[in-house]
Amino acid sequence: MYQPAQFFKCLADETRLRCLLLLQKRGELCVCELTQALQMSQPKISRHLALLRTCRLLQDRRQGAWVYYRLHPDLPEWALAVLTTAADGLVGQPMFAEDAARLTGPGACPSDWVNDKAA
Amino acid sequence: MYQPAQFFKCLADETRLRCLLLLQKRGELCVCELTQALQMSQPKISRHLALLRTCRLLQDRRQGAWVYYRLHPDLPEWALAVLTTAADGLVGQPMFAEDAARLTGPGACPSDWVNDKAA
DNA sequence: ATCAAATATATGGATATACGTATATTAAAG
DNA sequence: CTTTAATATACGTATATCCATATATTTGAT
Repeated sequence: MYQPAQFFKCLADETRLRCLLLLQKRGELCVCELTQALQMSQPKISRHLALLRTCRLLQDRRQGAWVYYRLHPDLPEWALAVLTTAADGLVGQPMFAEDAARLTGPGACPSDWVNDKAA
Repeated sequence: MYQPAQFFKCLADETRLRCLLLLQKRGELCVCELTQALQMSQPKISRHLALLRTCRLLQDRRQGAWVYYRLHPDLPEWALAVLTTAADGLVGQPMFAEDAARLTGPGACPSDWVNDKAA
């Protein structure tokens, strides 16, 4: 996404913003982890992630049945800077803190199961 | 404006974004200066400024017939940080550089006239 | 009181967004 | 090849957004 206003339009929806901030902090998450963290329906999450992928804010990677999303490695520098600033500035706000908490909580999907097996 | 997504919605329109970035860099501008810098109709600029005022991103100050806008002094820290990061990161892009250039160019409204008189 | 400049608002219509529900796709397992 | 889990898309609808044009409003000057 090369038009700045278009970039901000991607952040202008609460669902997408929460996904992006989680991904900025956590690096990579699959759809079901985001669904659990935000407590929203799978189609809703998926639709917004698809939008972010189309706009080149996110990159996806399929691994078996799971699809992992991360910030797109080719994000323009200014866009990454804005995302980082936003994530740092908003990390204390209850809504985002709670999203992050639900991620580390029990049963938050495949990446946890791997840890369970390893433990 | 306290909802982060709502804040980004304010930046998600090219007209508003260009106004905000100019104001971040220049501190205070009147409507006719912005109209000239962005080369857009007065009602269009005014409508977007009103929106930004309603959302508490901007504060206005009337001085005679002119109304000056600036970033709202009570902006949350994270919001100001995002605006600053965006302005710094985008200042090199042609669109914003050209807006700034038209501002310092000839005949850009009252604040220039004051300078003319002083010179 | 009238005029002109600066700014604001109203109106109507075109377009875009977001959502819930239902359904399709893909991949691993049996 | 059927089943199940994870993810994606389609569809219809409600709502929001943006714009251009026309018209108000406010202010300072004559």
